[in-house]
Amino acid sequence: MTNISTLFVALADPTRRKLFERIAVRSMLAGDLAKGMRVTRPAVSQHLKVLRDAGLVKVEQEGTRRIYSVDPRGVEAMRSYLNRTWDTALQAFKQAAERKD
Amino acid sequence: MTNISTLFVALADPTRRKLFERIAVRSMLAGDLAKGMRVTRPAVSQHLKVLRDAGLVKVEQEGTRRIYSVDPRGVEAMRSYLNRTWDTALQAFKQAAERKD
DNA sequence: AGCATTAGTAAGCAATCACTTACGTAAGCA
DNA sequence: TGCTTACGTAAGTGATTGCTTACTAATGCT
Repeated sequence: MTNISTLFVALADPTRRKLFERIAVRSMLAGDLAKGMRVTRPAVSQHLKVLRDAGLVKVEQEGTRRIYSVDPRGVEAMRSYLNRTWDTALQAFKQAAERKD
Repeated sequence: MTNISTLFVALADPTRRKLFERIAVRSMLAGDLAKGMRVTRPAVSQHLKVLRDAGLVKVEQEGTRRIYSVDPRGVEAMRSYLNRTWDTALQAFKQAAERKD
């Protein structure tokens, strides 16, 4: 899925955003991701599921390890939504400013 | 405020996103905004407060009416955060792809 | 085979959220 | 001055969320 709501919900949580930012720098194992966090490993696992379902990250299994990396599909979906909305938003803002002259 | 968490949280709710999208098209009165929604007027009022606190919209009072319009500060804050993150994300994605060759 | 490692799932719980109805407040208007 | 319009705030409630501990599943290692 690349539903807009799920994307925003996924990134609304600070822990999840932190996880995504770290994965964005480079691919990481689930366990290593958990180590840098204040919450327990299961909590991280649940957060990663939300990010996966949103289409922001993807997993690749390698033995017992799971390598998390950025999924460009979700990133692209969000970018396109925002570009559209930002565009009309800033356009409306300009028109409102002009109306004041 | 233009805190990143508040920005994402504000847009994570579908009702709030709808409100923001409508305001993005053109400035609107609080009452008119409520008319297009399925929830009650007080609910809309509460949502508008969240959008205001996030810095995504701003109000201008005119008698008893309140005109809501886009606040470019919040929009800009979110855009800059995303540009940074998307950049590193897609960069990491490219590097991962190259590593596979 | 048996134990350790890696990671997801289940169950339960306190905190937060989005919603409703009821109320408060300030400006228009007769 | 009293009634109406426009809107925010308060209080209460069911649903959802993020967290924890306990458990399960699958692979690695000796």
